[in-house]
Amino acid sequence: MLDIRKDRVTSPEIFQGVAVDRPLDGEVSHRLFCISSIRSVPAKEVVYCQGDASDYVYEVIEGVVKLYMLTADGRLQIMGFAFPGQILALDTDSHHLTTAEAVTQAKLCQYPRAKFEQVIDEHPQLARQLFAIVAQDLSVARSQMLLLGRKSATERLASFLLDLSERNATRGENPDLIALPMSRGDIGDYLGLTIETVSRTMTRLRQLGVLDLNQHRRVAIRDRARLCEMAEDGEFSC
Amino acid sequence: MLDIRKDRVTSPEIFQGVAVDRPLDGEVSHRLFCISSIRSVPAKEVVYCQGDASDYVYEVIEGVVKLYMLTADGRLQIMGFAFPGQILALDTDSHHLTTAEAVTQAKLCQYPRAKFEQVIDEHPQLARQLFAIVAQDLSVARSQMLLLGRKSATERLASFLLDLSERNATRGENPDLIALPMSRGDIGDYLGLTIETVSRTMTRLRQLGVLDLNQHRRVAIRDRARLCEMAEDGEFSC
DNA sequence: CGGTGCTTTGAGCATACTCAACATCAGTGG
DNA sequence: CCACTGATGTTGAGTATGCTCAAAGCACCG
Repeated sequence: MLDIRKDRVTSPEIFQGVAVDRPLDGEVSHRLFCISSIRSVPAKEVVYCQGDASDYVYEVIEGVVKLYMLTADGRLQIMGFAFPGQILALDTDSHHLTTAEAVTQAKLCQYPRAKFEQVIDEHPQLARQLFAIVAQDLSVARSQMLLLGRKSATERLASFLLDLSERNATRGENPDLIALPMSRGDIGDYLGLTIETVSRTMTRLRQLGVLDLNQHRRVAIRDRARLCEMAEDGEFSC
Repeated sequence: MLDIRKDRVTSPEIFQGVAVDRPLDGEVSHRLFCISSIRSVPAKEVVYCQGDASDYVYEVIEGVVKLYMLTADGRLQIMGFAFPGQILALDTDSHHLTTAEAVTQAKLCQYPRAKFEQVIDEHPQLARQLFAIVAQDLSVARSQMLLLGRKSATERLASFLLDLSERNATRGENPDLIALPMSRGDIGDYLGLTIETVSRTMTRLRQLGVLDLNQHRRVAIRDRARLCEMAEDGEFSC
């Protein structure tokens, strides 16, 4: 456990996730390190649950975590997939609104909420960064609302794949060969579709020559221009 | 214009909107007042547009404003309706992600972004409040994602009406008599439905004795228990 | 190998959409 | 005050997209 945390000291990535444009200064980083601990979670285990007291803030170090909400009768909607660098449970509410569940084996860094808030109070710069992170999350959520409310199955899947492709590009990986850590069921629960519709739509995109689906849980983009057209999320101007 | 702004000084509501639990201290409030100006907007006029430079932060003083995004081919999804007290355009991004358009005649208070950010820098307390506001907006957006991805037309409409009812209750108004400042079309664009489906579903709820629809743009709840069942947003616990 | 879980494919169906007509309301000017 | 007009809302018929239920194909893992 301690060894793992020592590893982290050498990694400058902590709290510099996707949404943060400026790195934290050493002092804040050190304070956060001091209150942190590591939690390893096997695939399919719940990190925290909708309705639980919100005792910790988390950061994903390794693996993929899905955030979802359930209706009373058990229907499920995934709000997003959190990749390494992303912060979870930043809602200021005392109880979690979503459930967080590991999609793959995952490693998280957890910060006790009370101490975390102390650090915020002592370092206003941190409050601004958190503000920026949550504002970014809000933008993503709203784009997803457009997708869920107004896009066809094909458009949803195309948008999703281009999202993952862009994430690959950002991380210096091949943007045309996408790893899918999540199941077809997860993709459906994220896109507001059933597993069958996801599967059928993937097949159709393969038949159209837009995708290659030869490898397990991997998708290759063969015709990016076509996929972009299908996603229909071109910018609009008044 | 100045008269209007003087009115505001007597109103303690500025920057104490729904999402903020603690009021600002007088110093911050005064600084914000000094950089603010009032903007009156007739119904159906755009306040700012998706893609525009994000030059101001706004607060709704009077009326109702809708926030929406458009696809390239013109389909529209409303992200939310902003009532008095709500803050708009808090995204840190340099360009607006959504369009804001007045649903009714509206009055807004606008803060130039550059000066607004100066005030944030000088008053860390404000950064925390903004963080809380955006975190609350994120919770609302995620609940709406569940609605858009997984609920039936009836469930969507029931949830929407109960939302408005609760807003009424919070403001000390009759929770069983709901004013609808927005058109059926707006409701459809918010719930990811067509105008016809909204109208039909309303009619069905009237036929079932759940609603009264006698008055123009007003809905009376006759059977709240039934409406709550239909909304299906009972809390879940693991 | 034989299981278990994941994925694909098929057939039939339901919900919500499209297109179209009509009703109602608010505002305007005679 | 009433008739006109354009916008908003309701209702109907037919359709399409995506869902449900069911079965078969694969891949991973003991």
